Amino acid sequence: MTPPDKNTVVQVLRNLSLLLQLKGENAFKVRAYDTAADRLSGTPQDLATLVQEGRLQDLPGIGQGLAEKITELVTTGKLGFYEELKAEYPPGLMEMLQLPDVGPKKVIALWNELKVGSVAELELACRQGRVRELKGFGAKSEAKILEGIALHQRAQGKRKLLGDVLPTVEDLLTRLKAVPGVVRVSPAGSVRRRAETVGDVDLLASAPQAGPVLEALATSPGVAVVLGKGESKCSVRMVQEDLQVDLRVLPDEDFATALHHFTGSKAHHVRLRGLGQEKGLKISEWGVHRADGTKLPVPDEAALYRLLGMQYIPPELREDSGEIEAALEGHLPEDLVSMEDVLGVVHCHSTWSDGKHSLEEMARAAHAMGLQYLTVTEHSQTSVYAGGLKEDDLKRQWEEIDRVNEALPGFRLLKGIEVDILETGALDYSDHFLERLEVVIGSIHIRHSMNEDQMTRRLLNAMDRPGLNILGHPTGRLIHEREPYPVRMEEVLDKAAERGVVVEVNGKPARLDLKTEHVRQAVQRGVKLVVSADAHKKEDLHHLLFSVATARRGWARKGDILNTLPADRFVSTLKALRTT
DNA sequence: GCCGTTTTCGGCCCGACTGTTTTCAGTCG
Repeated sequence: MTPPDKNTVVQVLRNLSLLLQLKGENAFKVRAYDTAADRLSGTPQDLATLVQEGRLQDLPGIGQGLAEKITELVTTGKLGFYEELKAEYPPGLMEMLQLPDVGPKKVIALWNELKVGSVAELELACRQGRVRELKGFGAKSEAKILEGIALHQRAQGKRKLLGDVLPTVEDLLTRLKAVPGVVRVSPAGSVRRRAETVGDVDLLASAPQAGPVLEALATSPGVAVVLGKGESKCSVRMVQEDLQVDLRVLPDEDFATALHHFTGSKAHHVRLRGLGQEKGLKISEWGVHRADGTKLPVPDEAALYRLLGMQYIPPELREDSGEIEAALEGHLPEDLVSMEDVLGVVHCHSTWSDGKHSLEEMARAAHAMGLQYLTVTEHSQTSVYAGGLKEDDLKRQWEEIDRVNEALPGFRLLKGIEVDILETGALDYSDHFLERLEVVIGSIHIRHSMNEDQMTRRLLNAMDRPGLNILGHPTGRLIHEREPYPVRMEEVLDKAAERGVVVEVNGKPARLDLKTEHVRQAVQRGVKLVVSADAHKKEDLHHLLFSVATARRGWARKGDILNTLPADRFVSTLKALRTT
């Protein structure tokens, strides 16, 4: 038996939380399971090791009870408590809980009274008008449930990619900022934390009068339906992506504490409330109060952290994965990489392979973003489907690169390649040829379905090849589309550290590969990284934003990111790092 | 179920909104 991996365990804990809700258990007990799931998925530590060494309880939020359950699950592959609970209810109830406006109480009522045990049965019962007969339900809730079912089926429960959502959010923010009287506007929630996927969007604004701001959202172009509108809140669903957007408007003096509250994460916020309590401070979305009820002024979030005697924690780090302890001790890095630090964009394609824009167009677009260089890294000859280049094609491309560089002073295209890592770990060109290039990214594009041993060996072998500078999108995942291929990332990162291979943090919204946890592991090993766009057209150059966000979430500092160096030093450092 | 310099019991966030109510329950964030 292969022991269940961390994701499976996390999922079981989340399911248990749902089942306990159905059972009508104490809400705090329910929350404890969710907290434990958060904690487990957030820790960079290996689950099997934690279990083996009996150190599960080192994670705050996991006590004796949960440690025993997790241990049982990991060591035996089954958890009796979970199996028993699951058997009490039809499996369809869990899916019903996912519907908007349908919670545990309603699900249980539907099951007990109508024997409705799945989303499909619920839809039928609504259409037959049986739901409105139940106490606490009416015609409106019946209609609302039907709407919710339709939405649920469209969205299939998928969270949206940050990259798909952010442009819509930016548009809305611009619109809200323009409303007369508005003082401050900000996204909150997972968008502000730059999580890789987003459920729905939280926006916050401060203004003396909420009405006009709420109205501005309700009447924004792209709004499909206004879900609700009160005196201080408004919820809408956008046409694009079925995205739900919630806006709250409040007086400016409450903005910072509300922003902090709604930015989360929940786990981070709960910890801070606890710290506040120790200092006799009650922290809520409405402000910071002393025990005697005095309200303390909190002009911005930095002031909030100062009140707690700790460093300011940027939103991207607020996951309760060690940032609170570090900030209390003053050890939180203050030079996390930012967009301003990045001088060149790595990993770009042009019309020479499968890109949409010419070298010159890509160069000018990057220059206009304030960047100093761009690495031209087309596909190599094996990637025929992507217009992969032969050695002779590349030599001709170098002539064009020289011409563009001459025509565009103050900017440099660097001569590179995204070379395929073949099945054995061999590269798609000779070592001799690769050495003539300034930047060599090695990536896997074919044969994804190898087992973990084979895939790990393949990557390790590739890193032994002297011509390789950068390991590209190391796990090959595509969010919602393709699982990462199985690979022992610790071994790969150890090898990168040993061999001086730089690792890519690919910024394409569906990739984000390395992902946050792996970035953190890389940084801990001293592995150098590049932030990249994986751009196939000019517009994709902005993917750098998502790469930088992922790097920040993984605690990467400016010094960890190689393309914060000017072009010459970027290239010379790439080469100098390599050990033979 | 977790946690503890108020430590093994008792607290753990609670307000806004909606719909079904006629004073409140359920859901959400």
